[in-house]
Amino acid sequence: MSKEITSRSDDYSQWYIDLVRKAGLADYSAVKGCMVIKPYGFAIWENMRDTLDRMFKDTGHQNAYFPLFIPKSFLSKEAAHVEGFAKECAVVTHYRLKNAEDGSGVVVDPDAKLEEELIVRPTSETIIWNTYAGWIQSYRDLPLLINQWANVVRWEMRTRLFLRTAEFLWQEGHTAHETKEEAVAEARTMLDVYADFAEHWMALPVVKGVKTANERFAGAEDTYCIEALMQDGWALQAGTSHFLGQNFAKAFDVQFSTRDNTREYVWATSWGVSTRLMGALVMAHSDDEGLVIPPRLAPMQVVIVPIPKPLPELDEAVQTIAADLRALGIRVKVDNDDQNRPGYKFAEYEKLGVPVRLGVGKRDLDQGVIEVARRDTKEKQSVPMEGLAQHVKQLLDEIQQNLFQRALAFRAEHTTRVDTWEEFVDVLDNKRGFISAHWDGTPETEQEIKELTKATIRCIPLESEHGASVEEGLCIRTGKPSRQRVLFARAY
RNA sequence: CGGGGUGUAGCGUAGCCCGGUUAGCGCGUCUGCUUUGGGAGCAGAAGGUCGCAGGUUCGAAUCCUGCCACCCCGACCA
Repeated sequence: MSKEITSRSDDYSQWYIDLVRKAGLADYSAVKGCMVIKPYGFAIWENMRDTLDRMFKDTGHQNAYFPLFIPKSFLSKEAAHVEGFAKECAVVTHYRLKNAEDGSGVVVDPDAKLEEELIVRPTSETIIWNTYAGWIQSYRDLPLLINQWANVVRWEMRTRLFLRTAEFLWQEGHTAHETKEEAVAEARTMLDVYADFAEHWMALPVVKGVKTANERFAGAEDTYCIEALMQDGWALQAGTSHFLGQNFAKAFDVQFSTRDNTREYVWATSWGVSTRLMGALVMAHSDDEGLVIPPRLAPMQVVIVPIPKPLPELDEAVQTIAADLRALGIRVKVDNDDQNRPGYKFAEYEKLGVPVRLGVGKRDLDQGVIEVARRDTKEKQSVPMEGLAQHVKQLLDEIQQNLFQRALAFRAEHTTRVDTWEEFVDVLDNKRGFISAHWDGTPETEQEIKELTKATIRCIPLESEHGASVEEGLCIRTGKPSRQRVLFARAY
């Protein structure tokens, strides 16, 4: 048990906060609702970002950058969009400060009032579609496949480190297409990219699905999403990909000449994942000792802790091991710090979630072995020095797999099919997790269930998904007919 | 914005109800020595506008008033 981290069973929420702070991922800042991402946390985010960026480029996208500020008028061009975001925007009204006359500091200069206020972007559809209007004239300009890495601001009333902060980092893809079919395919492709990343890099099983009208992105025709389950049985939306139809093209008048020499509005998508994924990563795998980071995203995949008895050949042995591992592309840290004792270091690296720890001392060298400790299961074994690097490489793969399988098993265990209201409420309160149930398809019933239980429909699983159940049934709330089970849960 | 709570050293806290010497303790930090295979031991040291402002009093961390900040519960959300 860690000395400084609240246990999950005592207080899951506090465990999460302790972990994020004590493992050096992030900290509160002087600005309410905004956090500081610390170097170790940012290193993990960089690994996520770099991996996703490569995946975007492999699917034909390019990066660009659009302004932080959006003219206020842009936000009112798409009706549903403004409805969804207006309430939580930060607004810039002035461009200058001046010294207060009473010497008390600086005050806003009333003479520097902006003619039109600027909105700090909560998302960039509007400024981007305003720009696209100038870039797209012909079908030859399509498709336009662009992504940007940026920060956005949503003035949330209640925030939680990584999961919901006023400012957060994300990527937002914005694409324009000739046809509806092509745009839908793009939205689905990016959903697949997100699911691939979540499962193969974050070791996080996700359900691919589509949002109900209530949960849909403001301005979208369809919102596809990946939904994950956290260890406390709450769901977390890990990424979204929207088919925007022609809504933004019409709002910003983006028409193109077609192959048939007619004029048509372009079809659009947008898709994004954010630093919220950091929260998902923590809550999916970590334990009471600290973080557990999947090897593929770990800033340090292996740490070597020498046991410092007076032993001249120890340093040479450690350097050889490190070099062998690095030759296989493994990220290695050698901890030669002599201020702390090995026991302290063991606990520290467990807190940081380093997947594999190697202990090397006189005892090992005498026998030609190394002590190999894995973070996920906390197992330790002595491995012959000969072939160690290969062994560690395989072990990293095994840990990556194990984390995924463990999370998958947890999700399977916490996904319950229910057919009655009583059962629904009981599972929600006592077992938690995903609930697969019939729903009559109306926003009113969905809303009613939300008000009664705080559970929302996380998604309607895609037909290709294991969680999907296309079958006749009766709504658990109203008893009206239903054609497919949907996935309910309480969500972050 | 409504309801509840908390502000004391870098962190965590005792003291407050019932005012009275130099505000105590743990962790951390610094120095030295000894240690080093699961969060080391001993010795010494530094570190405080008791959230801010005002009031009551001979005397305020403690009582009163106002303000500020943060946390928790709601409404809102990637």
